[in-house]
Amino acid sequence: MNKKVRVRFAPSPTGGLHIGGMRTVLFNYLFAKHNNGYFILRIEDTDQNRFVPGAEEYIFECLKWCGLEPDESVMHGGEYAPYRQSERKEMYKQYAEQLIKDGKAYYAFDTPQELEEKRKTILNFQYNHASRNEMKNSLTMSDDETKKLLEENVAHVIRIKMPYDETVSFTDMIRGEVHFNTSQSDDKVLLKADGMPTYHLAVVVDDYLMKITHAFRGEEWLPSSPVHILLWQYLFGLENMPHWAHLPLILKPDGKGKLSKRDGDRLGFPVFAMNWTDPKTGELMHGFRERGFLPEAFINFLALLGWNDGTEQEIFSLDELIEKFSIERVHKAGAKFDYEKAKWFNHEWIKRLPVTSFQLQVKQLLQNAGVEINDDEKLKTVIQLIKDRCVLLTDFIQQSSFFFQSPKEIDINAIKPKWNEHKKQFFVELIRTYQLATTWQHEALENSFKEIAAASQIKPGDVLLPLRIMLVGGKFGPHVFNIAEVLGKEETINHIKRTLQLLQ
RNA sequence: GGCCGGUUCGUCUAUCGGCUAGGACAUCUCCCUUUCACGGAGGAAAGACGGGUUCGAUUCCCGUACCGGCUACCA
Repeated sequence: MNKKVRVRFAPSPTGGLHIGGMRTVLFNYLFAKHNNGYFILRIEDTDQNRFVPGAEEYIFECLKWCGLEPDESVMHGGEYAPYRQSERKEMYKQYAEQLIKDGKAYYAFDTPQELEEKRKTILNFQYNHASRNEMKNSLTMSDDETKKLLEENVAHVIRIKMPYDETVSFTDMIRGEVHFNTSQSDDKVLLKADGMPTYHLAVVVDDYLMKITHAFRGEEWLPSSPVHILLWQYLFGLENMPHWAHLPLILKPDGKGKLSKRDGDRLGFPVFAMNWTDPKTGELMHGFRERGFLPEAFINFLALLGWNDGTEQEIFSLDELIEKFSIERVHKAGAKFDYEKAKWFNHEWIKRLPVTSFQLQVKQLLQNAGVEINDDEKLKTVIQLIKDRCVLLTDFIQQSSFFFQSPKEIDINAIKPKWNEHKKQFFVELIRTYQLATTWQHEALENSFKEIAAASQIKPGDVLLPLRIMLVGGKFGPHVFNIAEVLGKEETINHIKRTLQLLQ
């Protein structure tokens, strides 16, 4: 029983990866690494109508950004290749035919149009134990008839023959014992007319061939699990079946239902890991990365959405998550996604991560915003100074631009109403003093500021805000004298002079 | 409709029968701060409902209600 743990994440490349999918990746990854096992990424591209160019590359980039690299995949290789189901097409057929031989499946020749007709005329029509005797399939036709149609290459599918009134049970690692009556499920298509397997056949065959030991997927798969269990029983034996765990869904923050791609735009937060542009519609879906999230924070809040380690700890690094994760502690109930809490995680990570770990991203952000950075040491000092007040990486733009270029706009109206000659004289005196300064360091700057204020009988508070506006352009930023220190003597004095002129 | 799953503060959650029901986000008050944050102190805020079982149920069982998922030659 010392089988190496092998788990897989099996997305279909039909679009961007949203947080539900990313959390499934995360839980797979954490479980694999916690157990010293392997994490496999398999591309489930069995629906050729839904193929979206670029989606596959996008998936890999998301995983890379989060640091959740697969051990085996289309990109990483591995001994169970190919890892793309479209390239495994021929493998599935033999298993479908095996099932027919064993009487567990049958050929069905009903056309999509005929089925559609049925569904239109009969409410809740199901292709199942009750109706299959009236349909066009190898169960209702003679062997010769079937053989003839097959030889004539008449379009057909292979369907599983669900047993009548039997109970299928299995133990879900999260939910415990689950039971289903086989009559409830319809006769699912296993092999489509184009020769491609459906999900149902493909998962079972590939999980077997790839020696998957634990299969995690979203709760929406629970109702079709009896089909998969049966397939395991018929094809490979229940004793070889992976342990299942159906993960709770991530729900919309407002109202009802599982979180969908559209909810982001509607509610003003990202639902994708990274920006995703639909190649057909050209529509852009926003991602957490571009919104200014750190991968550490992204992973952290994803992990806590439905899982906790039983203590009150909330901030976990990837390594800690790997160490502490257990699938049994995953919740049964779905969780509403809370963007405010997600931002809090990001803030926490910005505060505790060393500046160097995200300095490059901030630099890029600033440069994209048109702020030229040519002094990395200064940037480091600035980030250190302002990181406590930045929730998202993008907040660094507003909070730090003025350190590198003169503010484009000075909120002069915040000074004007209370401006007078007396205050002006104060600043003239301040300039004179600062010009004579031999050292340039915030305590000294603050001291002389206060001394001048006292000498000119002015309350420091009355001139502190004007000074701030002069240096940063608005009512924000860290302590004024810290700013002045970083800005340097020349810049600080220039800023004061310039604003004094504006106030004339 | 049928089947399956779920149900603790507004939100994420702790509790493996003893609860004055704990924490976090958000919110409110105060302190710190002559900007905004950070930080600190405190407040308000929950066991869907009804039956059992038990000395004792948030915890176990049953029913009801509500929420969600599935019900395609999509995954």
